[in-house]
Amino acid sequence: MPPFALNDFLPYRLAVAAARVSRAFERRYMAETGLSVSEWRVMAHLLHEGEVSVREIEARVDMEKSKVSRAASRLEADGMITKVVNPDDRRLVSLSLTDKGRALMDKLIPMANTFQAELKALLGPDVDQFDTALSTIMKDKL
Amino acid sequence: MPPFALNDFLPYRLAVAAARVSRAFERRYMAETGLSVSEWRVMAHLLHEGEVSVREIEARVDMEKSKVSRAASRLEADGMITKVVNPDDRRLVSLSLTDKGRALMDKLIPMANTFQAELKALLGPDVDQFDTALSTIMKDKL
DNA sequence: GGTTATTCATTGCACTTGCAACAAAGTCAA
DNA sequence: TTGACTTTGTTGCAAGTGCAATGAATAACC
Repeated sequence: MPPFALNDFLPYRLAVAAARVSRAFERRYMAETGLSVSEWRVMAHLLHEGEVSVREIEARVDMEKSKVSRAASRLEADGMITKVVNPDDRRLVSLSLTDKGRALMDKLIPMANTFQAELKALLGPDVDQFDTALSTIMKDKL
Repeated sequence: MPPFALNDFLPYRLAVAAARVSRAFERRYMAETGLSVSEWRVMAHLLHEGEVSVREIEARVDMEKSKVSRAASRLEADGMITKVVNPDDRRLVSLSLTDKGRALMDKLIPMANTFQAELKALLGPDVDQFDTALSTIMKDKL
């Protein structure tokens, strides 16, 4: 048994790398908009999908439903989204961006694209297999 | 401007993948030992480095000092480590594994190695460039 | 149709976290 | 030595989190 080195432990390395990237993105862009990562995910999904329920987001954005629910409440309080009970199934809540929310995303999306471009540039030619590996992990049950 | 898809956003993908792996490891192995990820990191570093201060761990294990401090307190309460004031510089606290802590790690390390081996197998040939990419991110300031 | 199950979103609770503030200990220079 | 500054670890506080429990709405079954 070799002496265990945390620094070479793949799950640790992955966690640290993810935290760094996430934090860098948060610091550079979202902080000035007042959004947290959870809120950013909800907003980004709404921008892409239009009107969507909490459970829809839970399933597609890798967040607990309580987390989605609370992020949505904060966003609603800030006027970024609206929450409306779905008349066809009154258990569901339809979330959608307000004009203010859309305006915020209009600013944020270019920043996100810039950030991603920088990250890809940093990784260089490894980026493709890196991305493939992420897909593999995301698809797998583990 | 292309329509922004969160699912293709590299920071998001990285965060989701990391959370999946981390959670899988936690569920499968650490839960039964009662360790959290923070505590696992402290223990693993102590196993590798021997007697070490809080600030040492903070610098080497990517954790805030308050997080390290609290993890250490929990571990001490559980009898896994000891905390002793360093007589040469009484601001420093020397952390080290107890016999009980070492015994726990003797069980946990093989599990960690198994888990890592499974993860590497899952990734297949992409694993090398994946790991390289993680190194690049960890080294970069971002 | 009426009862039982299931689904959806929210909330209470205990816990963790990050940050700033803090006290104690050490360093340094005059 | 004294006094200002720095370093180290802990803690108070506000905020976020996961999980279980809840209430409301719908579906499923006899």
